[in-house]
Amino acid sequence: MSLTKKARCAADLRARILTQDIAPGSDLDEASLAVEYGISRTPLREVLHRLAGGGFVRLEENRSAKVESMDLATLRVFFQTAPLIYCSIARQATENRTSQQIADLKDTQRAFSTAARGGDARESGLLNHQFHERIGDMAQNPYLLAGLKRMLVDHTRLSQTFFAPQSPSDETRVKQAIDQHDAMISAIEARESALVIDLTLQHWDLSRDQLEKFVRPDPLPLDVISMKDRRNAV
Amino acid sequence: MSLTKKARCAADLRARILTQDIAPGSDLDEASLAVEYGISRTPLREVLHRLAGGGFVRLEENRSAKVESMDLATLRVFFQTAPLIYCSIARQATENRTSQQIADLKDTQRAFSTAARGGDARESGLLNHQFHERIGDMAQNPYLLAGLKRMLVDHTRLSQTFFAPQSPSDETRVKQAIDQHDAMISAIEARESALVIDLTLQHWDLSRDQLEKFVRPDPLPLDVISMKDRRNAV
DNA sequence: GCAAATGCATTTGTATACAAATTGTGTAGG
DNA sequence: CCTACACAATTTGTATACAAATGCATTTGC
Repeated sequence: MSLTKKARCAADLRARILTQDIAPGSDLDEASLAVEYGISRTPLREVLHRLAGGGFVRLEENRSAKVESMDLATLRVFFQTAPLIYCSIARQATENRTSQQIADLKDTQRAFSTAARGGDARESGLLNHQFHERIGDMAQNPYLLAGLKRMLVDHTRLSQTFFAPQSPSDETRVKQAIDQHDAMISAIEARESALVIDLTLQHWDLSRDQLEKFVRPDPLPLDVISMKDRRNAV
Repeated sequence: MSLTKKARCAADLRARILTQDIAPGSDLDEASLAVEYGISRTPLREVLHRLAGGGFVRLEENRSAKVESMDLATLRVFFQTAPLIYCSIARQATENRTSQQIADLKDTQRAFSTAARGGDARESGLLNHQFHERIGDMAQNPYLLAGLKRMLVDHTRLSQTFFAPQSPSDETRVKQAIDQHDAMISAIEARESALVIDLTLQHWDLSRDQLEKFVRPDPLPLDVISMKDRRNAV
């Protein structure tokens, strides 16, 4: 059915934006996308409007849709706001989660764990996104959820490097992230709010450290010889 | 131009939803709305998608667009989350506001004050909405702003009775709200974060008390005679 | 030679016609 | 009399054709 085609289009564009396969700030041409997904411009435009509602793209009058950009101001606010949103969501998720939602979360975590251990960076990123989105759904709070979803868009885009380990210490961090997810599931299931918040902050710290390294990487070595000693010393 | 027609359509639907002129949960018929606003269904549908992005309406596949409902669960979460969102926004607005934004806020407050003193309930509600939305814009925080906007949709709809004073004490509360707005402007302009947060909480308390009276009004008198003594004793 | 303006090409916005899906109604069968 | 099925009517979804706006290049005037 064509309904499936539209949904596939929306899901694919979403994934391509989250994985930075389509870069922040890119122009999205309606005509070519419509051809690419085998639908006409009318439903494609509706897809773009929905993506705009979710903070994926920005629409302007008589201008092509642009993938939401990530400038310095965005990053600053992102780091500033993340702990508040994540912890508020985590607390309410713990209070309001249903057993069905716990089961769904475990499914996502299983898939995530497999992808992350297998070094599938793209899939890991998307499944990590889904993991946190599902915790968001548990909170049953549409006001915080709106902010969380926008936050996750940027977070997933920023952490594209996270699940593509470059060094043994990177691999350790990925394993840490997986373990933290497991711990969060247990704590949410046991309804231990304080513990969940603590774990959420730890998880954020891990991610933040990695993000900061991405934003501000180690400087290039001043002389070529020293590279022997410094390589992969991240 | 037809561009104006589409914008007018969006603005009018928005206002009608905020004033409960279109009740929560209502079905929106595309064909009749398109005729009403003199546009075809295609741009009307895009308007609906944009309203969906802002938390005004809910779209389902092959179902008519529905005005976002306000059930008991919504109210519960609303009261739970409002202080957090409002105070977080207020703090950042104080830190990040520009002088242009202060000027705009004062414009809105002037118009609001006039409408509220004049007893224009509909206009007061919409301008009060604009007032708080402008504080939201000042915060320059897209993550919190998304949640704030959804919150304001519900807040404005709930507080429809607030600016239609039924008793002298109601009028006092309206005047209080106006004064609190003025105090908030001064504090934001002076960048006094702590004071702004305090004023924001006071403003919320005032509104919350009124909302609770609306949600749980005084019970009907048990006998007719006693009405003489009880009327307007809100 | 440079600035402004005009015309063309490309892209976005809108209307309309048609296809698909849902809802309501009527009828046949039990 | 109630249920179930089928058909009709209404409503939503999609495609296409056309109108309007934007960007770019060339040209024209100073």
